Amino acid sequence: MGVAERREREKAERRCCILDAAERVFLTKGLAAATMDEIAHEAEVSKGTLYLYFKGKDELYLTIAQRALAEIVQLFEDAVARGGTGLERVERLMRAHCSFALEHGDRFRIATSWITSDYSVADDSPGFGEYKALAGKMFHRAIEAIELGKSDGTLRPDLDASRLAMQLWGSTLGVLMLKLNAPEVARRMPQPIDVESLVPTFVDLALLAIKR
Amino acid sequence: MGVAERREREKAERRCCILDAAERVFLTKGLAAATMDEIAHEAEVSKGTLYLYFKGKDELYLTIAQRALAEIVQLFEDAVARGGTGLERVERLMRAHCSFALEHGDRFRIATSWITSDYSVADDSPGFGEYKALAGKMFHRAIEAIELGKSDGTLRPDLDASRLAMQLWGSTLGVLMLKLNAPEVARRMPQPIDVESLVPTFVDLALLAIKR
Amino acid sequence: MGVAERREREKAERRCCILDAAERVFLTKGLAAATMDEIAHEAEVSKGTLYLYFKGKDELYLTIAQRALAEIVQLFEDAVARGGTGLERVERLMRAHCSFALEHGDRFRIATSWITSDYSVADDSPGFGEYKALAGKMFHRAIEAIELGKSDGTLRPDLDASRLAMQLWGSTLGVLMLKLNAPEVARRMPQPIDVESLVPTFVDLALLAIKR
Amino acid sequence: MGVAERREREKAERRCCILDAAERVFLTKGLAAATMDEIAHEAEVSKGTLYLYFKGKDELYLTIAQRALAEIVQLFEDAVARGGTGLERVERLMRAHCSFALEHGDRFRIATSWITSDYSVADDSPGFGEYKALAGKMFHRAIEAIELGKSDGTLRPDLDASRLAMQLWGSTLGVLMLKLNAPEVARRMPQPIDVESLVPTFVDLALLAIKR
DNA sequence: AATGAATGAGAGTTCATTCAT
DNA sequence: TATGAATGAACTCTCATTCAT
Repeated sequence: MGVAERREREKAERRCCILDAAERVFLTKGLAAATMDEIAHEAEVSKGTLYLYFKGKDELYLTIAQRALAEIVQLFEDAVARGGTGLERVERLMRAHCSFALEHGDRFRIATSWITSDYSVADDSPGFGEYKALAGKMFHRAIEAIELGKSDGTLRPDLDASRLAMQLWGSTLGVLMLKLNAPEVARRMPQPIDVESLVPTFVDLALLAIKR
Repeated sequence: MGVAERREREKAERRCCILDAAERVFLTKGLAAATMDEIAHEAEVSKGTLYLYFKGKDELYLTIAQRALAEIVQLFEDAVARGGTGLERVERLMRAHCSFALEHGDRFRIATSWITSDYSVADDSPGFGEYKALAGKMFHRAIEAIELGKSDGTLRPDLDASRLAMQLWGSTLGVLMLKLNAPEVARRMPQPIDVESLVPTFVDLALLAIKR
Repeated sequence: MGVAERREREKAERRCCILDAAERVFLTKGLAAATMDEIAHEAEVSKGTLYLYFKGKDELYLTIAQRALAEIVQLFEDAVARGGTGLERVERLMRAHCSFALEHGDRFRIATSWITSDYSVADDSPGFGEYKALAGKMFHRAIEAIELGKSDGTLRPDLDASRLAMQLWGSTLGVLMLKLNAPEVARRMPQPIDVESLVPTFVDLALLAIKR
Repeated sequence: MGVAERREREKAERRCCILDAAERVFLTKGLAAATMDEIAHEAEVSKGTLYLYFKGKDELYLTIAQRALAEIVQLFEDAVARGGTGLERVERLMRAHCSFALEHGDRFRIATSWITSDYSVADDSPGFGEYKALAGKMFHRAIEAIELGKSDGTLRPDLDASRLAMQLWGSTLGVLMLKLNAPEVARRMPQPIDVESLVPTFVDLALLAIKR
């Protein structure tokens, strides 16, 4: 213990600082417009140091997206851990998803950008293992909640739990994206839409579709 | 009229050819990797001519995205025009949406890219007016279908038609994106998911939520 | 004729200007230290233009080396074309080689650098074909001169013409390099050497070895 | 003596290890592509340590070239020390030169790279003194052999010994380089050349030129 | 003496855009 | 109107060297 340990800790901290800085830049400028120069400047390190910690811009971006998603996943974990009927748990999951997205729009965007873009993380990328485990756990909790709902009579018994989890996730994602891009959506629509109620009532609707 | 008209027509045709070429390149290479050089070559015009018809790469891309979306919008128009009960019309709309997306994944991606990215079309951009009219018409048809369903007793009477149209659109979009990115999604999930049934049963589910 | 032709000619001229500039830079700074920035500046064009005419630094270098060698080859051609006995022709060839090297040391260095370095030209590189043809012609002239000498009795009849041409070329090259690097050589030697007579008496010696 | 001496010895050993490692890297990757990182890794020391023993990459390279040349010089020394007539000694020297080059092509290349490139060793560089002494001794042996040949009647009496030594060395060098780059040479030649006999018969030829 | 994290200047290359013809 | 040669700023990434520990 001592020197080696401290070194290790400092390295981890530095890595984290760089990620924070990069996240700020990506959030502000967008993926394409963000430059390594600017990230280095924001992180208050030299450009070379960036490449000491990350293979390149892509790895930097991917790591951030992953970290953000892991954060969301963790929120889900917490949300579902509080017990209740199956229906209650599913609702809590969805509401948690939505409130995170509405509160941290930019971070949510980064976290879900992989769904739209063609970027691809390497399977052996550091952290991808943990991320997968986390995602798996979350997914498992959702399935458990649905299964619970099927047996405690709060959800329809004919639902395929794993597929439903996917569908709830995807559809919520879509509605959230619309909401996050409300101005652009509105510009394309001839009549104004009440964007405020869009997300909450969507959750109501979804629950209606699955509850017994 | 004669010369001037012909000129006008030729110009419109040329513009269209360029868009077609650009679309092919964007589809093949992706937004970032596509170069003006390649687009010019594919369109069989000089690079300078590109700038005679479009302000720049962005406008080119945006116009394509718009055109693709207008195409989809048109499909919806057709789908809904065939009569039936409100519920039947809504279903037809959703199925049309899905089958287009599943058949023309790439074009669908381009058409919906504006929802995710930060690109923004100028209000006075040529074609944006027509696009808006089309989108409005389609949206109107969806609302009409829902209203019809409410009065013919096939849909729940307490639904807000305009909001629901939005929610159905968004949620379908989300599920479709998941489906189009199935490989990446699967890589992040601990257990395999039946992606084939994902979309069709989602539509079933949605209809269930709204039908009386 | 007219515009297109002029364009073509201007392009060729520009290409040549860039090569000249690059040659100056390579000569001054050396292969590794020469930068594209400096070459562009020397050629009074933008860096981008460099890449319009050459694929990259390597192609630039290779083209120069090739052009310089072609120049030497042409000298050989001239030298041998003036007739005389076989021995006389061989001597003229060798003396031409040497005087070019002694007069244009830097250019000679570039032209022969490929013999030492690991750079390699692509077979289909533009100009490589002509270069090969030229080299072949020169080599052929040397062989002819030797064969002539064998039959006119001025050279030993037991010599393998093609091999001898190679050996004469290589050995002359080596002595010339020593001469061109005389200062470095002298630094390594304990006693001073008369570098002036090195090359001419080498040719005498070589002729002695092959003449009847 | 004791501690200080051991320290000194260890330092010399470490220096040597670094050189060995660097040589391996230079041989494998080439001068330009070799990085200090890789050399440090190969030598199993830190990058900082490299700079403790050598001023920089150039000094490292130069030292290696020097050491390799010293090795060759030593071989010559041995070769010439075995007695015989002047002619025999000269022949033995040349054959030794050639067989080393043909057996250790890469090392020979490094050793002779100073002749082509612009790199220059500092006069006060450690080891340069010994190297010079060695080179001088070798050169002296060659001169002695030639002088011996002149007096024992095996060589022509009109030769300038010191100049001839230089010429033999240079010309052999040139032929060897051609042979070591045979593939590149062949690519430039219109007809195939028998590279195998190139070097041995060159020595025969050279001896013919100088023997009585 | 030894380390190795940090540096930062600078490399080669790309490409959206302009403009003289 | 159409061209395409020219531009040059901006990009990502490398690596010899330094220096606090």
